Amino acid sequence: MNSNNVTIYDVAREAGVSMATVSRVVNGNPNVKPTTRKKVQDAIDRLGYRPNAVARGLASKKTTTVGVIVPDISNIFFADLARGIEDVATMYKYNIILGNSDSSRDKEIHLLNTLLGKQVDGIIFMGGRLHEDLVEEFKKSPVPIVLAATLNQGYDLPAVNIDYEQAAYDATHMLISHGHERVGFITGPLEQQINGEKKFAGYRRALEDAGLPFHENDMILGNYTYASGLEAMQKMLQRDDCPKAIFAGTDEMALGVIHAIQDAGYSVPNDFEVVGHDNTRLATMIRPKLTTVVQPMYDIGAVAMRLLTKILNAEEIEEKNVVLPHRIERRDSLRQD
Amino acid sequence: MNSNNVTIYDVAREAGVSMATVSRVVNGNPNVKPTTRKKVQDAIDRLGYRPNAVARGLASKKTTTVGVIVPDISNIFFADLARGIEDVATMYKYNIILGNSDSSRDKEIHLLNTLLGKQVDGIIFMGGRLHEDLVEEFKKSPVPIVLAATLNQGYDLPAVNIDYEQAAYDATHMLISHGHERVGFITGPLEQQINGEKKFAGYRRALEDAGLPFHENDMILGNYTYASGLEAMQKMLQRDDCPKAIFAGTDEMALGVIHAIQDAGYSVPNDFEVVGHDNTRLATMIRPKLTTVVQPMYDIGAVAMRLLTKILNAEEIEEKNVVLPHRIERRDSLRQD
DNA sequence: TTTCCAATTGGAAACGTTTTATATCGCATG
DNA sequence: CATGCGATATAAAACGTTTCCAATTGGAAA
Repeated sequence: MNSNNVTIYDVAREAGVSMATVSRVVNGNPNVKPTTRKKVQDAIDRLGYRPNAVARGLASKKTTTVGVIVPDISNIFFADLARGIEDVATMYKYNIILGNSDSSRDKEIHLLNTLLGKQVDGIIFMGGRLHEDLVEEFKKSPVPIVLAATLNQGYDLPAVNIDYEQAAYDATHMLISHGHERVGFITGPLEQQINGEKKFAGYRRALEDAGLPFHENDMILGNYTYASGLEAMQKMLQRDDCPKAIFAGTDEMALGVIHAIQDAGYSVPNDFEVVGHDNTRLATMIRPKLTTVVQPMYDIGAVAMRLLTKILNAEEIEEKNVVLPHRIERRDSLRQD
Repeated sequence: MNSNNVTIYDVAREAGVSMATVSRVVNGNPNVKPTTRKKVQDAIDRLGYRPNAVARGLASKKTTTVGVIVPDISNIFFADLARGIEDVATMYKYNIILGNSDSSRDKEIHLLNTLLGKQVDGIIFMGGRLHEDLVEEFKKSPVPIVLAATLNQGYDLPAVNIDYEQAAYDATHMLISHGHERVGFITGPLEQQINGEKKFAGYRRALEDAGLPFHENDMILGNYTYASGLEAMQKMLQRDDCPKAIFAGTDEMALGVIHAIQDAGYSVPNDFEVVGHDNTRLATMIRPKLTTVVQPMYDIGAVAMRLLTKILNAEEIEEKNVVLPHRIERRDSLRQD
């Protein structure tokens, strides 16, 4: 743990040039004679000089660091997203400061301010819902903010998502097309626009298009976890008119649903058919393997980060509200056609 | 996106004091008269002043930021660990710069240098194996480095782990005590000390203690993934003398093992018994629920970060090589006694 | 009053870069 | 041989804090 304190000035002295020249060499500025460059480079190697990014940040007003606000990194869904973000960030020489918000408004705002204090060059935000106060803070931000897997709720914020309404429609429709007249819908809290407006709307539209009525109690809300999916399905199974087809809002909930069904002695897909949402790695880690809506988390993260770099470089941006394609991956939780 | 550029100097002028005084107020230094403090605080609020952490970092040589090097954040195991780290970091007012190494030596070294360039106050490292070159770099680090879920391989590095040898012993022993004379061992690459030395040693010791011979081909190595666990078990099932008890090096592999067994038409736990390792959330997301060694990932992360803060604060440290307790969580992949 | 000491406050020098404006060098051109 | 210009290099001023040290203030004690 020696203290590494060789500065640009030491290098300059060692190489017999000014610090400005060293700075140019370090930053790959072309206005340096090759012989000088070599001389400086040698001095750098000899001294083991490593530029101080903090000083650089102060002087240049750029930190090549972006903030990432995520509800919970231990959630496989956000972990995948984060990986996509980090990979692209690395590609563009940025680092990531990661913070968990637990979807709490206060933590989100606090985190945002901490990140801004640290002078990040931009921020990627994930969260179930955009609280009004948060949006106010966003508006005051001196750096760009991009939403990932988070709807912008009509605010003028760049965002990367899939078409959740259509995805839910497709999933429900697929179930209906298998002859089901009732389709259960087990998902997360309705306050979150993705559920409350998008998925719910898609679900209802599919029912309507098929001429089927919407039954209030065919829908059960949980909190995205395996346990809540299990519990919701157990509850539903107690009813005589229990739907034999279930669309679950996340894969994790879908696993819970399948196990509840199996625990009750029924078979998937023979007695019940199930479709999930997200296509996390869980989808293939269950028997029967889960048919699910493919939401490309990694890609959403990657595209969000790429979008942020474009904004930071003032590149031309064709569309600030990106909608990535989705599809349904057919596996064994659905009967063959 | 207004440019927020009110500095400590602006606040000083507004409050009619010197910047030194503002600095004291901002940092909670007690040597400020209450009336002055209030005057300054008002000015801060009025101007919406937010201290520039980069400038602060330059002047104080502390960034309240720690680096976290992880093989792959999208791996549920490391995601949990990271969450533990971040929670404790937040508690102590630190932020986390997170980087994925994919366990590549080059990426690890590159990441380390980037982090040191950014002047992090400390680093938490996770990785399957400590490459010699990396350790060289560690030694040169001007800031402390703590290993999490990573053995220090005899180097003098603070680390937080469980006793992997004993855990593997316990798991194997439990299987043997159920009457099995052969126990399959399906785990990750042996180059990683945790597998190659610790778990392997525990497995063998349990066999020896029971007077059972070690069969080379009862051990199959994969890469920690579900798919590799599945594949390994499929291979094992083709043998006439296939062990009827399996100890899997990770839960994810254990799920693969169980599914391979079930796919072949056998039952767990009636025909085969399986014990996993880690107790990730996956363990309860399978039928039968997985009996597994509890490795407290979150805690390891939390303790590692706490250890780092102790080192940073020069607090008394009783033991730099922390070994957290483990236990086996009995679930349904094992028959009742 | 004076005197002194503790409590406050202020001034200014770091901290290690980038960047701008300025100088110098080398050499082709007239 | 002087001129001019592009290519390089230098000097010094930011950047926004913290922090050391000196200065000032306000009372309590003398």
